Amino acid sequence: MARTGRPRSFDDRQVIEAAKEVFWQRGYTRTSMRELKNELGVLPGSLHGAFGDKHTFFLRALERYAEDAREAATALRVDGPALSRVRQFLTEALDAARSAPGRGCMLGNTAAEVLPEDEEAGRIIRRAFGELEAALEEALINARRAGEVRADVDCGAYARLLLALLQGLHVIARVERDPRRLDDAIDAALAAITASGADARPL
Amino acid sequence: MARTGRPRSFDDRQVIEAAKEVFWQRGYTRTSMRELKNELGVLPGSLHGAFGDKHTFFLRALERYAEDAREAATALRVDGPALSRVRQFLTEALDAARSAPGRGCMLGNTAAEVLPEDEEAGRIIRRAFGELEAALEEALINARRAGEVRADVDCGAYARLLLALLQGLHVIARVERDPRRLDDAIDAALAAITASGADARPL
DNA sequence: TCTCTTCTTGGACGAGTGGTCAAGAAATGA
DNA sequence: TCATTTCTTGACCACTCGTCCAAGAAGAGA
Repeated sequence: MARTGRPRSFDDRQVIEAAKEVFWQRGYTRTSMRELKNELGVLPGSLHGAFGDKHTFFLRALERYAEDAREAATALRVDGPALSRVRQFLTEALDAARSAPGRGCMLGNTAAEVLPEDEEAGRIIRRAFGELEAALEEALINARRAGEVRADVDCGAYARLLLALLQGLHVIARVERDPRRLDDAIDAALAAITASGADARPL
Repeated sequence: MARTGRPRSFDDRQVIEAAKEVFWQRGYTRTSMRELKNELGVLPGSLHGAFGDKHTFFLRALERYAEDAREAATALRVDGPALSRVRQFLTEALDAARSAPGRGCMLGNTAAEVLPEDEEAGRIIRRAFGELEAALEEALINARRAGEVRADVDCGAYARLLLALLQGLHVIARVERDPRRLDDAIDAALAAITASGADARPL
């Protein structure tokens, strides 16, 4: 069957990308379809025709965000001093949230807003968190093997700690006026497991 | 002027307490006045007469939650081995959230939901976070003085880390199926600063 | 050019929202 | 007992929400 009929007047990927930004900033419940219409320049009828209802549309945007996070985590896997990769990953993740007021992490925001009712969103978030945790653990293990991290550190538990720390910093960033205090917390987390003798970051 | 007229048919404190539970569980936006009416047994007219509009009512409930958190933090100030007090505080705070599905910390939930738009809520949250951080820092300093914590630990930065960790654990708890993994993260955070030779908790 | 198919447009719908208000009920003080 | 004051009751208002749909527009194929 040949595809025929009037073509889409917009690019699906661009629309999802724009919707991601709006949902990221305002959350699921507080974002109305009318708001999306204005921001995206697509009328509600077309939006429903192309992406289904609000919830499925939101899941697409959330999935897109999760892919971004997954991609950012690949930076943990490159060669080089593993501990500074971890620091850089955490700092950059925080900066992404600080680039606009009140965004935080869309995964954490969504978890706080709609879980545990929304099981589909839960699956996306659980998977993304799991991958981030695994990437962090792998980096920590490499760092320990290289002597950057003390030998007695439980890398699995500490990776979970770092993921939770990142999520918590996103929350605290909403009320914290001095951004440097957040970086200090990251430094403290890494300093606490740095092997004595390894190149510690100057305070 | 003597107070006269028909008396309240409900106790203000009890209503605020019940409203705190509902807002804690469901958040600000997703909780409707009708839901509160059903849950609290107070009709909308009376609710407005007694507490004003939804937003001021919510702030009362949030303030109430902040007082609870403040009270819980006083447990950090009692005498005894400071580090185990910290561990107990973090664990109990997490348990309070795990006692019901999808509650988390009302301060963090609210921060993620309505900040930075809602400045009044922001003030309440900022103050509560500040007090928790200060109480944690004080406990860490005591622990360091007692030799439980390594001398090179920056207690201020690490207190911030622990507060962020707690907030992050609340977020992650919404998707984590094995609760013990969260306790492991707390253990890892404290093990990382425990002075060698001090009584470390068995793994 | 004409038909077929798909997308766009924008108004409309029912449900649910926060908030209001007039009437009735219950207490006080004289 | 009665006037006064305050609280309760539940219907009601204007508004916003997500969603739907009939009519028109725009491309592809014959």
